[in-house]
Amino acid sequence: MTDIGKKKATIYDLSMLSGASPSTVSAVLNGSWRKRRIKEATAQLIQKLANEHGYTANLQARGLRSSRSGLVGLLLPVHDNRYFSSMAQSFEAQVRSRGQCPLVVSACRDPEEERKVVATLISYSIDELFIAGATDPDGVHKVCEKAGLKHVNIDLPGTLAPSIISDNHEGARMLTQAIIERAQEDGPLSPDDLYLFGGRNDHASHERIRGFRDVKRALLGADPDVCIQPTGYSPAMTARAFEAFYEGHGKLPRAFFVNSSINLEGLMRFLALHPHETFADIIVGCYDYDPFGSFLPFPVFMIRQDSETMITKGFAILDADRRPPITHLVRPTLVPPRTALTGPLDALKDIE
Amino acid sequence: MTDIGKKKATIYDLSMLSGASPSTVSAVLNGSWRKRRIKEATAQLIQKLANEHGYTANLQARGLRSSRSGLVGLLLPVHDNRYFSSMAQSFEAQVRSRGQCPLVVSACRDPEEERKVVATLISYSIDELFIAGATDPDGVHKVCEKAGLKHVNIDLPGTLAPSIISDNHEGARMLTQAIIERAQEDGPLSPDDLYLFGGRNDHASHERIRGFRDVKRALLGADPDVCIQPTGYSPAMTARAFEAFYEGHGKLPRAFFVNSSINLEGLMRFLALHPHETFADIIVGCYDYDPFGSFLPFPVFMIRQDSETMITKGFAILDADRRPPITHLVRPTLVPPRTALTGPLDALKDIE
DNA sequence: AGTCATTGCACCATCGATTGTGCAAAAAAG
DNA sequence: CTTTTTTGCACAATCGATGGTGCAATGACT
Repeated sequence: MTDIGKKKATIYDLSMLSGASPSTVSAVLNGSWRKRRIKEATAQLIQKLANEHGYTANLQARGLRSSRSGLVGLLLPVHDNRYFSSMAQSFEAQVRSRGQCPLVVSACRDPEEERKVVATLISYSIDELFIAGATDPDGVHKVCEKAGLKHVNIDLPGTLAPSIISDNHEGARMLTQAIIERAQEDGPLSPDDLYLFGGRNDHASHERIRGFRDVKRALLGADPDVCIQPTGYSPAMTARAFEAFYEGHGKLPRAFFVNSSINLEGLMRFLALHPHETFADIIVGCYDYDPFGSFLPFPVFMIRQDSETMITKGFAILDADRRPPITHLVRPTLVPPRTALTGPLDALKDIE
Repeated sequence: MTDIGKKKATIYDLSMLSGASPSTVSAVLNGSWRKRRIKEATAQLIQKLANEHGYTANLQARGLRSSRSGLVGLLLPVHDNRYFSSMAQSFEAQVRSRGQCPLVVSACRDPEEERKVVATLISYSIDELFIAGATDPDGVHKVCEKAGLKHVNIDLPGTLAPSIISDNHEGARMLTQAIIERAQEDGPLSPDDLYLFGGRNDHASHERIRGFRDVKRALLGADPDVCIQPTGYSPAMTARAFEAFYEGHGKLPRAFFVNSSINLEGLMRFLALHPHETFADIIVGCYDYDPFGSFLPFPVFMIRQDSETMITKGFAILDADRRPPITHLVRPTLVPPRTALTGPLDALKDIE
């Protein structure tokens, strides 16, 4: 309030004003003053001046000197998806509560872009990095390692760094079972009636497909390959797969498992082009939770991945002394159709 | 590749290796070497060495010296919402294409938190700031001004800095008209059949409510106050408002306008507690677009705000010499029910 | 050969904070 | 009234990059 629009106050300014040396000012303001045996009165004077002049430390200078920035990075495939944005939200809260500053960036599942983005983060001397859903976690790992940057993988595992991922196999089993049981309420379900769409050649997809096939075989007795349609992650490709099926069969499968909410958007694109009757009786499972997706005009079972716990575990691992490249599983939960879970949004400040 | 896990190379290391002075190395690596009349051969030698040793500039040091960081901030209320996460996605792309680094943070619509978060960003010497959906834009403005930080408001306007917002009045008119016309297909609509839920005491809500009332009065002849329910922004409060209406009337209004997709989540919470018949025939308008929200089991008209254009305009304003505190309107678009728009997700690298 | 312009680069202060070290003054001990 | 200990702080180097300034070497020109 005291200075109007001036340059920001530095420890040198406060040094002049207080008559103390810059190093004393620094010690007072960064809390190390007791250790440095600064008189209480001196400290208070300096703190008062700092408040009056709205002093805030220049974190670039601090970071340069101490080679720590207080920045913690989170690398996402995209922001624009409830799973990842909810992860960003949890991440932010936890980073803040540790007194650090979150830096959330996305790299569009492009391995080259992933490495470039991480290199940029490294240039800012970030202290730690969470790598979520990277296409090439090990490639990113190498970049981090060269820079001596602590990091963990979230959601998609790597082989070189510790990974914390959803228990995809178990989650897929729960989801598949739920779909089957629900579909059987409408009459017997043949193996040809149950498909899986989406996913690709990554660990998560493999495990989910494995879980799906296990349960399907156990409950329906067979598991033809044709029912597995790994369309990649894009909504466009997924929509094309639904379209192709529809053209071949004149309808959608009675029940199907969608690999992620991004793939589920592909289903929306299909739906937009077809009348309501086309999908009047389908049963859908989606490996991801989205509050609106849960209320679509057909039953949608969803899997809510526990990104909050993943982040928490991630920090625990980063804080540990040794960080062996082990994969930790976090159990997701099955969300029945028409369920509105509370989430980070409820942290919104509002007249409650 | 050459150094394994060592400390990062600096211009001093390259200076030793090349025999040139640190300032020459610096000039070569930051591109100012022609201006400094460095011999082409010298430059190439240094660049070769830099590549071999995987040199990347320490951006904290550069930022400290040049008092610019290359960071551009975006302050959001929350990540976990398609409107804001899509804004984050556009923002990121545009910041990257300008060769800067995006820094997206959220502040939970808490004015105190907003200022604190911005103060942190300022400590990192960010170059520019986009303030999106701030509860107290002018409070944030003051913090920015003291630090000499260029900034614009997005989505919610302030009086002290330039603002770029959705044309809320026009958007609300379009949306209201669409709801009414659709509802009238099912028979005559009385003014008591059309409600508005959500929003609060902010500029956007005012304008939307004004647009709603204008059109309602024009088309339905009346516009009773009781039909306006500004429940705040939280899903919980919005759900409570639906619940209250339902208790009083045994049903939901035939048609209603929901102020935002966050409020629409409140509707989901209500729906989860009630049988399907409760809302078999409702017509909903939501001032925000969400791809799954568009396919709910009743007609949902949505307004897609053009955050891409808002960000573009924001940069144009920041780049301008003068920045008068003017409010710029960006026209949103009406999205009919059952529409799957393409979006940032389509930038995902995938087998297309 | 002498003057002048140009080329090519090195030197050094600087950005703001951190931190190891040293030293005077005050307090305690003898 | 010394000697020792403790208190309280100042000094200066450092982190890595930037950019103004100065100066030697080379070439051009008279």
